[in-house]
Amino acid sequence: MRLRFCPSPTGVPHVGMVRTALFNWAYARHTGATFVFRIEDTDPVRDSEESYLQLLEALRWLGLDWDEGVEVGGPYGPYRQSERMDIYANVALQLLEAGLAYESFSTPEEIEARHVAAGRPPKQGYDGFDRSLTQAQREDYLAQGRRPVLRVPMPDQDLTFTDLVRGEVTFRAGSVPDFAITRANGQPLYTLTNPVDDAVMRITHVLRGEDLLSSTPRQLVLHGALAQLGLTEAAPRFGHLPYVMGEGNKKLSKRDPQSNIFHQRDRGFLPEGLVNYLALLGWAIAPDRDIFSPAELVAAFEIGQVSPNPARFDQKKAEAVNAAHIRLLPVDEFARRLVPHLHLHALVSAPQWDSLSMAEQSVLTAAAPLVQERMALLGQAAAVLGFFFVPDAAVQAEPEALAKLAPDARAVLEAALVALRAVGEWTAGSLHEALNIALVEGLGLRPRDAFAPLRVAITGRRVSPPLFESMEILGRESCVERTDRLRLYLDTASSKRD
RNA sequence: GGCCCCGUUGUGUAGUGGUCUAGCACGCCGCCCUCUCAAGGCGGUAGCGCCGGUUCGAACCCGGUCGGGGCUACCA
Repeated sequence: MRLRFCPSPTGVPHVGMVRTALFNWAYARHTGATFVFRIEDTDPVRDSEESYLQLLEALRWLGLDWDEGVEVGGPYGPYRQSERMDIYANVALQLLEAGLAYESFSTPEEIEARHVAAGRPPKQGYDGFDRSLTQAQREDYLAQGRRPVLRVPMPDQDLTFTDLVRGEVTFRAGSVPDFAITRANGQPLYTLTNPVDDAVMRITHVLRGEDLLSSTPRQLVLHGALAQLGLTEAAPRFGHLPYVMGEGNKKLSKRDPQSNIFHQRDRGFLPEGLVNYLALLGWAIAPDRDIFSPAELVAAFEIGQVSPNPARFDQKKAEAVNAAHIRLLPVDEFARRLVPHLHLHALVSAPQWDSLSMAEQSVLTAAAPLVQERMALLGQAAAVLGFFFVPDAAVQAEPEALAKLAPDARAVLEAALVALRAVGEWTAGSLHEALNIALVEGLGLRPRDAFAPLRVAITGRRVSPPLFESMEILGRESCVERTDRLRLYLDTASSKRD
């Protein structure tokens, strides 16, 4: 078996495209098939090198490796269609000479005019007019300076094939017009290059988006023609994957930031988290389980199990799946993955764990377990852990946190300061105990009220990692300083009010 | 218009004639746990588009209907 993923390098990689790559990859790895990565860059107007590079980056980030194709080579290269133009030109010529394709001179206007003249609706597609041109007519057109496109004639019979995900699909005879395989300037079109490469690269199974379902009868016909030329033995089997939908009932738009794979990565998706979620769009590993690793996906993936109906991309569910994967990470690995996101906000000195200072490494090592089960996205690192890495003087209490402080907060901080200076062993346990005695018992406060001002002082927020553990990591000096600063701030704020 | 695809709670799915008074997950709501928030535990909310047929029996089979989507390029 040989599978392939063959995107066009246009725009930024999006989730629909990645889902297609993923299912091809999973199917190939599950069956032991060869997975080919080919680039269909036959449209110079839309294709870009930048987009090509992004495609590579996206697949590599997700861990979707390929056996043959761009970058890695293989026996059927080159794997960029822009480098295979002579192949297509040659096949086009063979098709023409064998009578399996014909020259078509009709302009869209002429086709439409003929439909109207015959009393048909104008937008019917090509009418087959040039199929039966005489030699004289052809020479006449050529003499006028017209250059033909090549078309492949569709047989006048129903076309049936068994779709890997949808079962038997039949297209009615006459419903698909003869289709162009080259431009008038001789350049090949997707309709030619895609089947030719699938044939010549010996692709046996094609998994692609549902939007290509209706082009399948044309490709079947072309594969038949290629077989007559001896270029292939049989058409591949096709499976059409359901759409990934966005809001409403529309395909997830490429312009929607949600669909941008790098946007999701930068928000803090783990590749395995995103892979897991995307696999859930149209497939299920088991009735009662939906968190799994890429390896488990590969072990279980069956194309026949894929659902034919469109799935909506649900950001909340995606993040919940990602959160589950974050929790599954060994804690030191979790800490490492946090680094780039912290660095992005200038909270640590380097984007890589290994380049961090000893102090940074030890704080992160201690803090990571505190937040691992509180994060759904790595991108939350700055907000959740920022206070560990910021100088005491730079801790800014959020306005909202300040506003919700009880009137006696100043007194609470005062009492806390005394306790913090006096506490013997600077550990979470002793801190909890000492502050409990000082604030809960001493001031008669409920625990939640007692610790809120302190939390704001230390972290700047009302919501934070566990307080006492965080204080242990920060150390006495920092905690005293931060507590004192908030106390002072409240002093001046209240004296201003007076 | 023509052709094609799709139709189970808000979302994704399980379900292939009886074990379905429809399972799981996310979401949402509540409770427990608790220094906050999570995580975890417990409970709740909500669904087979509709109409016929086949059958002792239908979410599952058939027909129709309605709804949604795609294609209909000298784009891919």
